[in-house]
Amino acid sequence: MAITAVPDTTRNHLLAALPAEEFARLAAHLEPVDLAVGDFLYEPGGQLQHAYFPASAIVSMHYVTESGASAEIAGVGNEGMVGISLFMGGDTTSSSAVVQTAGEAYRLERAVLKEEFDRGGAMQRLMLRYTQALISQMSQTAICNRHHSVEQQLCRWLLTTLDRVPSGQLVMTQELVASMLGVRREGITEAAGNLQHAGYIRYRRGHIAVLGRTGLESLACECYAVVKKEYLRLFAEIPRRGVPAARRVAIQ
Amino acid sequence: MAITAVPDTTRNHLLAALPAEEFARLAAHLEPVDLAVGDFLYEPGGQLQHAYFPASAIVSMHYVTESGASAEIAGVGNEGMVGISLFMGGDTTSSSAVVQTAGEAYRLERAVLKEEFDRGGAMQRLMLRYTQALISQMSQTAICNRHHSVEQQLCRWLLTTLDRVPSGQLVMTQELVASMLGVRREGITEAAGNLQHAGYIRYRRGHIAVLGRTGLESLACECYAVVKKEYLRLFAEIPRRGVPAARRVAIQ
DNA sequence: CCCCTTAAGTGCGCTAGCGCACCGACTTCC
DNA sequence: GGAAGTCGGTGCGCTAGCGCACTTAAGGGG
Repeated sequence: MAITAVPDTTRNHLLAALPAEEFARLAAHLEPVDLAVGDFLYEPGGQLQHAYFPASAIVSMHYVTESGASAEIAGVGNEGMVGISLFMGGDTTSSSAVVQTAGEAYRLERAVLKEEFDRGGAMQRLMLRYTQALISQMSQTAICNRHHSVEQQLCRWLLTTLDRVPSGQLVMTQELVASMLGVRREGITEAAGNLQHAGYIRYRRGHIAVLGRTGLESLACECYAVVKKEYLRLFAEIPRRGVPAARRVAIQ
Repeated sequence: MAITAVPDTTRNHLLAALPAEEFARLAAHLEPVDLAVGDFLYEPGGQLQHAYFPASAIVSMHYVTESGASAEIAGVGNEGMVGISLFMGGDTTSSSAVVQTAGEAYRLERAVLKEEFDRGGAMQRLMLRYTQALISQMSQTAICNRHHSVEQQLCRWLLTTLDRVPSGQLVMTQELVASMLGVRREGITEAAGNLQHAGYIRYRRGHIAVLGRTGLESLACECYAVVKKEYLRLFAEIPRRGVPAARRVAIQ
């Protein structure tokens, strides 16, 4: 992790949604950090020291079972934050947070976050709303794991990742995707092969390019749309600071 | 739903954990209700009007997919509450809440709950802590759905239900259990048959009696213990109002 | 430029769980 | 006490996904 040069905190939607007054109190404490793939922001049971607000990075809340099997519980990109247990209580979780896509994030010290949260103002309402969105994402993951095929889940996963990576160029091995979905690497090879055949994606050694978003949408299970709709609903009326009104529409 | 006769709000652990001052403000608004199996406390997208604090009832947060498949996302008994989205924001969820075991509960009107929550005192901290516990339950469900066998999941489910039904006599058809776990009824028949063979349970037409708790624990996946440990951790230092100190130990 | 690491492709046997169809047996209600 | 409805048991073929072993090929570093 290294300090980045030119911070633009509004790249994170939550930070951007803070009213000017709340933001002003936090701004000085927001520390830009570079996150590399594989970095652990926290490990199960460990004491959390910071909350992270991704700008371009993507972080995965990940669980590893006793037998070594793993799966993603939820993903966090520029729409959210890592470390809700800091204000929810308990300070730790039984899952870990791993960086899934390298990039920048802003971090905030535990005490600073807690203090602002406990003021009970707009920041608290925003964090709780985000937590609610996260809950619905996790619920849907539970359902998806139960009922949907690897191919459907891969499409869902590509689409959510795409929402966090505007370029559509994902840096990502099949092995990593498999560990996120909690399936075999070979299963991803097969599903991704199908998608490439259909012309929806193209990939090579650790890179996936999305060519046909709508194609993926047609193959994905309902889970993608359900979660996205819930995020939009929960954040519909919340304005973004520092973004001209005209651009707002294009962003969401 | 009908009004019950003799209310004892301390049967619900959350209500029992409220400090006297907070509880006093809510007591007059707590309305005892009888819940029957199959009652919907809320349906996806519907506006929630009350929060429910189960005493002897068990409620299931349940999701039904477009294709009609279903699964439980989390269960709520006397250790918790139904309706967190009232204070988290958004007021609704994409899942429904169905009564899974008949019994009593106390309900609180939306506005009363919100007002007390927004005071930012002990009640808020308690609700948030509970939400955190619920989140870890949901996470574990996601993992469990991905990696564990029907038999393991059945054991897990029986154990958590048992924690909410002290008698160990569950009123429950295999069909219902199957819909909770999101598997076929026949799958439950087989797994339950094994458990009965092993002498851990005995059942007949809509009734399941647990005979060997430790047996179930040995067959269950880690998920049961992980979630239970997390609940205990989060509520360890929170005392229970109206319960003699001596009894406290036995309860947890 | 070559080598070595690591990503991706393939094949194969196996099994858990699904979908479906049907039976038997218990319960409730007329 | 018979009829109807519900709950549980069983059999059978099917398939998605697993585990494992091995090959092919990309691409980065010495």
